[in-house]
Amino acid sequence: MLSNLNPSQREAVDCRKNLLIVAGAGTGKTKTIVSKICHYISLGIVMPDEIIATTFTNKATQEMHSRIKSEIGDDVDLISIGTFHRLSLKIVQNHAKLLNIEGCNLIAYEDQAQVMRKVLSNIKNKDIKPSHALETVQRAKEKNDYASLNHTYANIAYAYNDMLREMNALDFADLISKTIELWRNHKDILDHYRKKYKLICVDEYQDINDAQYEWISLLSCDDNQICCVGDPDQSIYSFRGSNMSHILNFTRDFKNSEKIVLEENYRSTDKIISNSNHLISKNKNRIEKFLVSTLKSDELVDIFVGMHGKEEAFEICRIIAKIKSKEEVKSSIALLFRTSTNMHLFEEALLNANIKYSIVGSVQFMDRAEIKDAVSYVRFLSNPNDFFAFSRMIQAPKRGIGSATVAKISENASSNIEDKIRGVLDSFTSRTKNKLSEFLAQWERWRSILSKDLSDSKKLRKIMEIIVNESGLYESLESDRKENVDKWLETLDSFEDPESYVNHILWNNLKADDEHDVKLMTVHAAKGLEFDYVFLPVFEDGIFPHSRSFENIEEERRLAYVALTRAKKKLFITYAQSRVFQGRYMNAQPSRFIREMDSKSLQFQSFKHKTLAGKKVYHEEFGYGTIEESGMQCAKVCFGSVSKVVDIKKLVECD
DNA sequence: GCACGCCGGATTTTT
DNA sequence: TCCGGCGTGC
Repeated sequence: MLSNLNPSQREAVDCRKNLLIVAGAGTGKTKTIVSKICHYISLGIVMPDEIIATTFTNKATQEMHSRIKSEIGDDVDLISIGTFHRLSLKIVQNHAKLLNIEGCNLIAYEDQAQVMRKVLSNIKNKDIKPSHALETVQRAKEKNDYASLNHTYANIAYAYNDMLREMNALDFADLISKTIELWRNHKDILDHYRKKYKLICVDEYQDINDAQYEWISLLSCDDNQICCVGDPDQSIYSFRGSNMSHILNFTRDFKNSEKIVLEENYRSTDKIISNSNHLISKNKNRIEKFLVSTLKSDELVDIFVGMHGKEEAFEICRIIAKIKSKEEVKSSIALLFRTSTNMHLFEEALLNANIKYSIVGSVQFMDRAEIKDAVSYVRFLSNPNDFFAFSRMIQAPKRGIGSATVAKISENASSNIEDKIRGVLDSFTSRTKNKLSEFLAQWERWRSILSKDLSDSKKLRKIMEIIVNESGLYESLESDRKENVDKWLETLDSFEDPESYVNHILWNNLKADDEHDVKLMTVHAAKGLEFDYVFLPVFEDGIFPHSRSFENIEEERRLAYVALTRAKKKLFITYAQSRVFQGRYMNAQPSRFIREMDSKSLQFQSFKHKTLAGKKVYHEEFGYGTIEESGMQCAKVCFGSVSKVVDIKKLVECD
């Protein structure tokens, strides 16, 4: 196992102190941590159940789990691997009584916003947006620090927490803070966990927040070992509470500790790495390191300039088609964006060019209104106390029961919603009363079908097909929305009951895409991934770096660094001189980051193919002009005293 | 209760 | 330009 490690990786595996592994992009970070865990187990230094390992996402959990499994087999299941939240959930559940928590109902993200909306309307505050309030409160909860809030927000935070408590619900941040509360107030329980876990591993240490730091600090003691892995140059989540000062201060924070830096990159060519090094070296707040690529290549990093965004998209498609037409059908190709709103244009172009693509990340499918509606039925089947699910479901499709009726129902004290309805039934007008009774009867019938087919492995799908039709939801939708619901029904096949499905969507993102598809995603979503060919479109100042982050330029630079280091074979950076932005034409400037790259590894290209420069043309709107530059789609034309970039199809040639 | 139209805003988002 | 929230009027 150790034979295919390089010297620094091996040193990290052999180190018996508290350890920080600073692992640059593509330096075998996961390999090292997995080797360390397996090595410890094989030497008998720790038993599998004496290890706790935290990851950043559920996907990363699966990845670590499967890599350890391939080394040590089923013993992997004895190791506590998971995200902070999932591990905390287990701990909180184990000590629910002590924490005064009845059941541990996790609240879904969109319901948090709903709660916040209610809080704000209760205190009659119309100036603060719910999303903003939620963000602020969330940050404070993640820091475990309400003192940083001003008076108004502190009140909002307390009211929000009160309402969650009333609902018997926990949000994600609560999972962490409840665990901390437990450990702080009950030394015996903390000691139990400190003794239990001899080795604590933390992945993505550069992106932990203050609460998570406290969680780790409490668990770490003289009798156990902590091993954190991360890369301060890839800290890109400060907007949601990540605090990279923890990784910078590691050796100060943890006694008897060491730092090992991995700098040998096995992913990208030397040109890509030298470019990335150049860029990131402009940051001041970092741990100095210099990646060295093990792959020599003559291929430079290409920078393409388009006249217009449309041309940029069109030309990227041409390059992709060219790559695919060579023997490289199996190559992985990705377009990485600073903002997801920029993807549209490129989606369209890929569609036109007949290139298969998929959008990765943001749960767009699950975010669609009709899917949320359908899911709300499953949620209500799974939890008869889930008021949010109920209130969404009862109003989709429209049944003549609206928000006023729902609000009245919510006031009934009973926690079971069917009881709630029955309790207030008589206070409604006969019209509403009839509609509600009708619904109750229908719901009881659906529930009984569900409990009848105990042995059917596809019963969730079956019952949802019945519900979607009988409720009238399906009928109420337009045809493309119907198709979405059809697709969604297919995804239910692998679930037996509503509970397992609800559990699944809470912890996993549904993603099914072809691995040969061209991938479109944000740079954030691409963290941890790698592709043979990477395109960075819309590499323009104001977009990347984003104008709203100019004051946090180092994080933008890290984000660009993450983007650059995703590429294995070849990197294309593209931008356009003008594009439609928020509904209007804008002139664009290339990203300042291009100037910060290694000019020796860069190659400036142009999309111009056949030049029409000098030709006299006529344009419907702007009149007569002379072409200055031309591309495949657009041309820069001088009309009198002004130059404009226009669609080539709109030009008529004249003599 | 609900449809419709106006207005404002438009970075990144997992757990 | 496009989407979602909110207010109005039936």
